[in-house]
Amino acid sequence: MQDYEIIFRDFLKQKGLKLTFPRKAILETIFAYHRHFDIDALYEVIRTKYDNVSRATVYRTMPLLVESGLIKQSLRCQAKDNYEHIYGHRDHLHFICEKCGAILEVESEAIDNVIKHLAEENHFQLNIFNLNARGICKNCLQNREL
Amino acid sequence: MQDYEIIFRDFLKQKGLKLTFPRKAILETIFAYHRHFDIDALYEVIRTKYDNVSRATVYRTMPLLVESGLIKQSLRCQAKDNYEHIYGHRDHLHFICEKCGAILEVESEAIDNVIKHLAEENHFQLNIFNLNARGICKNCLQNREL
DNA sequence: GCTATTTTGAGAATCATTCTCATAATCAGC
DNA sequence: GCTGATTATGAGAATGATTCTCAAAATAGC
Repeated sequence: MQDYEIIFRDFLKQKGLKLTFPRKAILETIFAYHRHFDIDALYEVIRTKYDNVSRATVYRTMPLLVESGLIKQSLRCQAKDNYEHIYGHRDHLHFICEKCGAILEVESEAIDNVIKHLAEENHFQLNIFNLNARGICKNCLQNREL
Repeated sequence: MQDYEIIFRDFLKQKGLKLTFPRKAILETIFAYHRHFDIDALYEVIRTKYDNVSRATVYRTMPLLVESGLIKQSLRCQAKDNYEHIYGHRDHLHFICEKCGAILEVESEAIDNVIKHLAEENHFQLNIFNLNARGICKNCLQNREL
């Protein structure tokens, strides 16, 4: 059993809930994928591998996964909530191109530290943060010059 | 005429659009208010002051205001997009309490600088950023101890 | 195996947001 | 201040992501 499965199972047990087949299928599918995703895309992938996992169950499982600390809600894109792993991934920020929609992921210890520091200053117990920056990406800047 | 009105008028003119009465009403209402807001709340306030400004027009005007640089989309709260001023306000980040929903706004030059630096490093032309941190606020931490 | 509880799938319901379209306001040029 | 071309508007319908409902199925503890 994978680490994340153990984490999720323990989290569920502690809440009196069960690691059922659909929940396992959702978890596996999410951790087999390594970028942010929206629920509809996730649902489509799940359908190709497992029968009879309903969209409703996928929607229902997401908050549990978030609460367990395995994933987090990240950016919102095309009117859809996107999620991404936390477990096994460092915190990172997103540079989102307003021209082409490209999303660049950047890790930065400096940001981590500044935010932690600010949280402490404000007596805030930091759990997770999201940093999304918008602008124009390198490619679009270059193409514009043509 | 207020600065923001001039900015908006010029922006619209440059796009061949007009600063109409409903657009002016929306702009005034937004700048009379000094925190982030969602469109429904905005619409309700507008209704108390002006007749005949439709919800559709409010929705239609928001992207224009964003594009003009006067406001930006900030956090998403209770399934609603929230907006906030940019004009006349420093960039700031949000500490959102997962217990009570309180939102603490914090300004930080350090964050600004780190992000600018990272953008440069990645040849990304930074336009605007949103930083939302989640956790437990000071009050809820204290109350928990009781 | 039995029972109480938790889950589930399917589709209906909700609700923020966007679209449609016929009518109204606007501006430039006269 | 009128005219025509263009842009805006309000009202309500349409869309689409997300949530809810409910009867049936899986589960864990006994």
